Amino acid sequence: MPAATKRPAKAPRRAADSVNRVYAAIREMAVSYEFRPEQRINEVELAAALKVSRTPVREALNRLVIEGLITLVPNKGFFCRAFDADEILHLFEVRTALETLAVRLACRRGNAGDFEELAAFWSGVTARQAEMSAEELTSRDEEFHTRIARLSGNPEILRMIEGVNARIRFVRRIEIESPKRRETTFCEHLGIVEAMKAREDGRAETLMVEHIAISVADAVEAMKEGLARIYMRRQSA
Amino acid sequence: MPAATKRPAKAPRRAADSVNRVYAAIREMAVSYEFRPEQRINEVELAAALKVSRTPVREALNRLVIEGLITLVPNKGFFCRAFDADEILHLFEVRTALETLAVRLACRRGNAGDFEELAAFWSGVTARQAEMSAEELTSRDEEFHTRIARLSGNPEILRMIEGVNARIRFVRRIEIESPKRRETTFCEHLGIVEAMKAREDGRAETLMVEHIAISVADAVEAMKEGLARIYMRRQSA
DNA sequence: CCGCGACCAAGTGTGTACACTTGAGAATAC
DNA sequence: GTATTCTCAAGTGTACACACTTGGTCGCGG
Repeated sequence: MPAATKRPAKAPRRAADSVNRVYAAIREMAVSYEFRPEQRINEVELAAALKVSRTPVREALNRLVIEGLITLVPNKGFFCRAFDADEILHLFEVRTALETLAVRLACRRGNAGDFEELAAFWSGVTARQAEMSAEELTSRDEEFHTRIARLSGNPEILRMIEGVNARIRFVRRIEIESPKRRETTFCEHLGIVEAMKAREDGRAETLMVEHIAISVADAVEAMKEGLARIYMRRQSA
Repeated sequence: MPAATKRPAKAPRRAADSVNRVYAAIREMAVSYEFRPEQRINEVELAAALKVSRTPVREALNRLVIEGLITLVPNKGFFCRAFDADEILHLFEVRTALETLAVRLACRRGNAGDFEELAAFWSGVTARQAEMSAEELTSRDEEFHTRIARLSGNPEILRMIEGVNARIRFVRRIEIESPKRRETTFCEHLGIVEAMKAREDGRAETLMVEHIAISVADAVEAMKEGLARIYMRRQSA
């Protein structure tokens, strides 16, 4: 029976699982700095925009506070995280450690098929690179790394890497616009996969460290550009 | 003027910052498995026990979901995390990576005074060890590690280590009851501090890895004991 | 004895009401 | 002109109301 047993016509007044939808929506906004840094987030407006009441909005915002994407000042409200260069550099440090661990474990625990699949995935991305937006490429790049994290067999690593990625995505998204950076990314990923296939975990680690280090080097420039974009883009409604 | 301008006698009906209090309280319960694994958490009861309404309770629980201390099943409610041996082992893996990074950075960035202070702190703990409960010793042990994390100069590392520690505290608390384990902990911490003082970051890292590896070795036994305690302790009201 | 459906209690998910806080601007005193 | 206080609107923090979901129990029919 396809539901509709008691109230055939009447749409359910209680939306199913609003919090998760709202959480995902606000998270996306916070990740991409659709709120300006330090800007107060108006719960009423946000709730109206998402067509729910303040309750699920506040629950979602509370989650984001723990993730570090939003801050909460008692009696003042929720605020967009600051745009903090140090914080981003600190996150890159953490990311290096986590990705290093991930690739090492993946080397040891993955099977040959997993590595083939990873290689195939990245070849596919490389092949279609011309037609990909920076947006999409960022997403694929991130996926490459999360796939490795998944091969590590340790869900906690995956979870943490995803958390870090969300917070630095804005910067990486800008980085990857540079054609030079794009090129090196393709190469470096390929190298990492090769090392994994050969089960040379030490080499894979080293390559990963270098891969991220190069990224950090560009990050400062990307941050400048990022600030400009946040503050210079037209404020939509 | 000491407040009380408008409503002199009337106590404020709106408690200040309930969410944080409630969050801290529930977090403590979750960390120490005062809820049995997989047990449904009754919001109404919990709210009554904490003398607040369901609203701040739910906001706090939503935070804990993100921290991995609580799970949420839509339309069923919040549940205590499962007691999952794999998860704990995975957290130890992550912990190793984070603590290794922390100690390396601390070695490089801390100044001599910081290391002296750390050493003094740990000597103090060692001196008072006879009079310390396992509870308190766990807390000091954790503090030793978070102090190093703080010396790393990277607040994100600190944050993550604290998150991991909260989730494995229950097991480490049991581990540390063993007199043998206590002894080795004192020694190993001392060794780490010495390496830090000498600015030998490589050695400090190695010692840290070993320190945690030894801990993991005991963790499985501690988990068995932990399960027994959770399920055999008298359920208070 | 066993399925099957209606009913019911417990409890979650969300909307809403309202007290309180905060910050800004006006009015007043100096 | 400047500092201080008053007032008020905007908006948060929490309690509460109520519809809906879920899981169990009872009764009925096979």
